[in-house]
Amino acid sequence: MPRSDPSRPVTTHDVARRAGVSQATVSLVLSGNPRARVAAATRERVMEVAEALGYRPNMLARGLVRGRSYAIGVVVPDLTNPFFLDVVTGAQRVAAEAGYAVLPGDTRESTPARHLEALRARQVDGVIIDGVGAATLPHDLLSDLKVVVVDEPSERWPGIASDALAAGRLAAEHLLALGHRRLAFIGPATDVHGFRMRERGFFQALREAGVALPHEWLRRVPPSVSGGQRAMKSLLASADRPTGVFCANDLIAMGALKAALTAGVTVPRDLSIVGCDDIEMASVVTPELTTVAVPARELGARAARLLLRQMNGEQIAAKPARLLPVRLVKRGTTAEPREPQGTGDREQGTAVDG
Amino acid sequence: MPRSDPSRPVTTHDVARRAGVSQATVSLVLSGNPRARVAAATRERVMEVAEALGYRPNMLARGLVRGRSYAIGVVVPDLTNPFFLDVVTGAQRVAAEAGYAVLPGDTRESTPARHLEALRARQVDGVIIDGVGAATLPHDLLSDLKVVVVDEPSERWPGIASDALAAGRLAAEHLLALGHRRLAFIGPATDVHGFRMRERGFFQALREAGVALPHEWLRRVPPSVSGGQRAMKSLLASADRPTGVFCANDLIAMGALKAALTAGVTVPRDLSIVGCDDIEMASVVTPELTTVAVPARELGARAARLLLRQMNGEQIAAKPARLLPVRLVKRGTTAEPREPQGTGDREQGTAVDG
DNA sequence: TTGTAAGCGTTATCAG
DNA sequence: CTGATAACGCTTACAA
Repeated sequence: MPRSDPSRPVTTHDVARRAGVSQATVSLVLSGNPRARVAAATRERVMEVAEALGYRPNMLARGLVRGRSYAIGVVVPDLTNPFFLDVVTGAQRVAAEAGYAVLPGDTRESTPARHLEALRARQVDGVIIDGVGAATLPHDLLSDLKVVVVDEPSERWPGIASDALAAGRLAAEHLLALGHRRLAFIGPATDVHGFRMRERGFFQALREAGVALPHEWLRRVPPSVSGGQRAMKSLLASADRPTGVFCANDLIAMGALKAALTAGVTVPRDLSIVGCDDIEMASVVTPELTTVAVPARELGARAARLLLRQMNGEQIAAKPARLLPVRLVKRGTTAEPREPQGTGDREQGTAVDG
Repeated sequence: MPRSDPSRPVTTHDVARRAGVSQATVSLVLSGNPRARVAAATRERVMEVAEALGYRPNMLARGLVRGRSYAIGVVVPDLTNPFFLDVVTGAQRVAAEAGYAVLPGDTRESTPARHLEALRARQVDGVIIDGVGAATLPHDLLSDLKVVVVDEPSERWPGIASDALAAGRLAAEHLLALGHRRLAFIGPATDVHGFRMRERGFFQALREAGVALPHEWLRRVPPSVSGGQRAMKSLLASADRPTGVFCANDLIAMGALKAALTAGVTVPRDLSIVGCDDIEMASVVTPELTTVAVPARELGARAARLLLRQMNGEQIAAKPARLLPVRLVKRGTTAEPREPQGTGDREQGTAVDG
């Protein structure tokens, strides 16, 4: 016989009554308050009764009085992109350990602003923002809210970032080292800092090597598989083709790979492709995607830790401590370029030489 | 000059004071209570002031008094599997429209029980359970909680399901129609109903066609890419190989495809592969995966609607109304089997005949 | 029509 | 060490 009304959740009052102490005492022992000095015997009894009754604290009530919801939001552009999902997952793990819930949300069929709005209504204690251009958000949406930005330097909020510039450089250097000079770039037209830096790093390394990239080989598409497909298709439509291409993320790269194979272009023999992120699928496609690995989960985990520390009152500098390193993962979509030549006829054509 | 303490959120009291009415009146007009009869002028003024002050209701407080948190949980085995992510996304869309937040969580590095525990602590109003064998969960974890199960018939809770039996049958019939008789199955050893039914449907159709499947060709692996890879690798290690294989989900199928291509087996010429789910990646790999499309987002959306209705006090029968239809999507990994013949040289050895 | 007042389940500050 | 008691911000009878 747990309690009177079997359908009502057990409260501290129920426990108090049953244990013969005041409700406040129950709260004292059950709320894990460090400076709560309760007699061992009392504490024991309260805990026993709580256990027996199946008491579970009501987070809503606790949150109301403590002025915190113990929930954080994570805003990303697209949860469908495994990279962002990993960021969320990484954050979720450390948040969960600290007793925080994570409310993830993407802005595919909404806007960052609307999302933030909803998160605020839920009194989230903080938000992690990744890939949606935090700087462009209405300022008041983020006031009186702890925020951490991922992959975006900010004067206003602390953040954590990967070395996106290096990512672009690594891709360029790899392609260059293989002997490629006819290079293309496929990436989104965006103000998202991470993407911009990947692009900048790529072009920087190209410039330093004295390699120019013609305008027609800079393709702007959404950072998705279909974007990559479209870009590659049009790139291949011209007689004058690049021998290597860097894609701003793996989704684009996989789309590009798909389009190339569909067009009968042999990868990497006729075309080398480098992606960025190193999502799991990168090593599932055939040939496996050469890419630049970015520690997504680690980004998410660190962002969460930063947020947690901030919510615990710690003041954290707006400048990110250091950039998380990225590394080139050489796989099957890159190789030395062949001598310039026409493309085969149908399908894979008849390769003349290696 | 919004209010006295610029760092404290605006409350109904602030609005009331500023509008010269009582706090209760503010609540009346702002809480969207239908049977709240407030003078038009008063309502107008309150709304203006609320707007001007930037008032946002505190969901915690509202939830506390209304006895609801306006949040639901979704428990799936693996958010990394795009299928489950779609279920979550589908649920999220309809939940958001109704003002509900969703707390997604997977059981990769946790257990369903632990997750439910955390969700209850947050006073979620209900949960959607998919792919984790709801029937095997400790009963008391789901008491006094509204629940909807996905892809799992239950005496206890209402649910929504796809026609998993048909999915398996469709796969078998397709392979059979192409002329395959030497068939294999790769799927998880699980008590998750959806998986079991896919398997059962497959074997049912096989039996009806008088086709037997030798024990060695029934491979049990985790429902992941690496599981599929492993299974296919060992399947190919034997001289006696199947000509067609049905994989319990697309992740397995993609792993199987990968392993086959890696082993130098040409798909679909030497081996046909059918997956299940039709995740986006299924049409990105080369060759594109033939699969059975399952309406993941629709499942999630309907589950959420069912849950919402339940939370609004509606009594909903435990038996699912009807199964959502699945359909075969013929793509590039299936074709007629070749006449039995040897395999390529290296690796798998030289098979003499089938 | 509007104001008063009683909670919702906690936490936290005080006296005892 | 423990028990009243006052919030937390809001909803909702009920009274004016």
